[in-house]
Amino acid sequence: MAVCDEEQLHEERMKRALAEMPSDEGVGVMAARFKALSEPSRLKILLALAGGELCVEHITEAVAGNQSAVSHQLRTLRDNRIIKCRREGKKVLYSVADDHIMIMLKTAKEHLHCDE
Amino acid sequence: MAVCDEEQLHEERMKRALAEMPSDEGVGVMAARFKALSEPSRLKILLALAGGELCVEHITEAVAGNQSAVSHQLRTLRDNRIIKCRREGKKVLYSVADDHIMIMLKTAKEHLHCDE
DNA sequence: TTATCATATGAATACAGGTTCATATAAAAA
DNA sequence: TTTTTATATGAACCTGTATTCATATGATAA
Repeated sequence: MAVCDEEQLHEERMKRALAEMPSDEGVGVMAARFKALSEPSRLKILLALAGGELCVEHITEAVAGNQSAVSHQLRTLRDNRIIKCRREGKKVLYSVADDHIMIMLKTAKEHLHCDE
Repeated sequence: MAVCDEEQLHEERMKRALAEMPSDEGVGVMAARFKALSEPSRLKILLALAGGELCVEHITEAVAGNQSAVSHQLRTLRDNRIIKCRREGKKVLYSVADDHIMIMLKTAKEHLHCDE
């Protein structure tokens, strides 16, 4: 009967879900990255960097934060490989690490816009 | 001179970043959604649901959690419009809310794979 | 109605993590 | 070398939030 088939379908889905689930470590890494994007302060930094490479001073201005806080936030983003940096003289220039991040930002923005 | 041009370029980027920055509220909503994905427990649920609709019982099995915890986690995901649900008799069936979420999950998984 | 199954919620505890302040490093200028 | 500019780091405080336990609600079956 139909109900039984559905029940069976769900059972199988559940088992497949279990089978295709990344390792605990993998899930942990993914979650850590999402967490890096989950704080308005850090997300703002990233949105600022979406336009191109910026030095810490300009980032600090763009997000209207203070130097120390921004530096800590940059570290978190760096540690999670969401941004990268290079030194040029006294300045350190930050930029978005790769296209995956850009896609996620773009997708999140789109999602935002279909809310209302 | 070159250095000056570069400096100017960065200034302009910074100003553009400032101009294109979503409202504080918008950034807040985006961040809240990322936060919903930022806990291994919740992310596992979502990865389980990526394969299709599941009831709470099956989700609980798939993530090896306990009923109450899973229910709280589902609420957080629901509140952030990351999943949706419908009732069918005694059971409540959950599924991923929309394609944006699927894209983000897929992108995050890919990002994971190019790590090593 | 009462009993049972499936899910949701509230309150309390416990821990993670963001911000601040003070200070350290690194590079260039004096 | 000493000073100044640009960025990074450590520790402490404090807020936010995930989990647990007990219980409530909602739906069906008896």
